[in-house]
Amino acid sequence: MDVLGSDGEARAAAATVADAARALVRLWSRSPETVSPRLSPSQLRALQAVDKLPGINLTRLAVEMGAALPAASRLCDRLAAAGLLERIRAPANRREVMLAVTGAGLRLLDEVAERRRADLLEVLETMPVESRVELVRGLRAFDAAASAVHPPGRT
Amino acid sequence: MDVLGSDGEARAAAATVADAARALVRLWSRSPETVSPRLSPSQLRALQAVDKLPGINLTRLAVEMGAALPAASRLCDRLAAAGLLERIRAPANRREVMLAVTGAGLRLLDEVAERRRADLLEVLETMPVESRVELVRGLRAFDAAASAVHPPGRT
DNA sequence: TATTGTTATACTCTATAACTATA
DNA sequence: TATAGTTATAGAGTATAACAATA
Repeated sequence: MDVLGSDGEARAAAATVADAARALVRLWSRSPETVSPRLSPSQLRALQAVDKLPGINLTRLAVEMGAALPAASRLCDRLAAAGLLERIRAPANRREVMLAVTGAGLRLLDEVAERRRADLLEVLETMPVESRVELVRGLRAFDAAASAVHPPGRT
Repeated sequence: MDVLGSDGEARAAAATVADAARALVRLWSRSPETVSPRLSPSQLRALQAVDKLPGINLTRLAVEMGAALPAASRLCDRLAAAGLLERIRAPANRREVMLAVTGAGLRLLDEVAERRRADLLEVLETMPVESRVELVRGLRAFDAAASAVHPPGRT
């Protein structure tokens, strides 16, 4: 029983979302590919993590990214070589490295965000207003619910 | 003028979606990480492409994936070694290879889909019904609009 | 000669293990 | 000795170029 009760409705929604979210996920993932210099998904995630947590050290960055420390170190090597990130020796503790996004890095992050908005707009502006409003409200509610189910900082 | 007209509304929606879609994209991307054997995103995309287009050859698969031919060949090496994919010499043209998902490959794809639905359900069932309905309708409309803007088969 | 794949080489991302420097 | 990073090594994903096989 309850195949079509309130639980059934949620299950049906999960199946539909699993199918219909494809286009949104694909568009989202491809937006960064068009900005220059082109960063790998990992490089972009690292840059965004440092932007979100300025002064973060390498160990913490690795945890944030769910990656091993050497991987984070190499990523930062390349981001620094590209002039997007700075490694600063922490004055208080000379073992540590403080990471910071450079001006060029910030500009690149802005470009990615702008590209993403533009790619979304291209699709959204062809939708009926009501659908657009439903999408916005639905995504906001999903975002809030996801934050409650998977508290951030856990990763 | 038109800063808050119909164009402005669409722009605001794009900015909101760019922000609020994050949780959905993250959940979507992480679902495959929990199935066994764990496939890389590329391996999974290749397997899904072959599943969608049975009998596809390597050149076509590479085009579908937006990848170079040798990359597709190596991916298939590993998927075949894992028993998820079969390379079949095409009888009509002995240069070509016909690709097919094995039973184990199909089971793995089913597991990924099921995992995704379960991960979505975990969040969706904590949402108010109205929000869930809005999300479903909004995503369906976005999917339809995206198909019109970026016709499939184009990549 | 044109098409279909594979192999060779090189670079990035990732992991584990070994190492250096600092505390 | 414990902690923060780096370097060493190895496997996978990607690209271009060189090669082999078939048409």
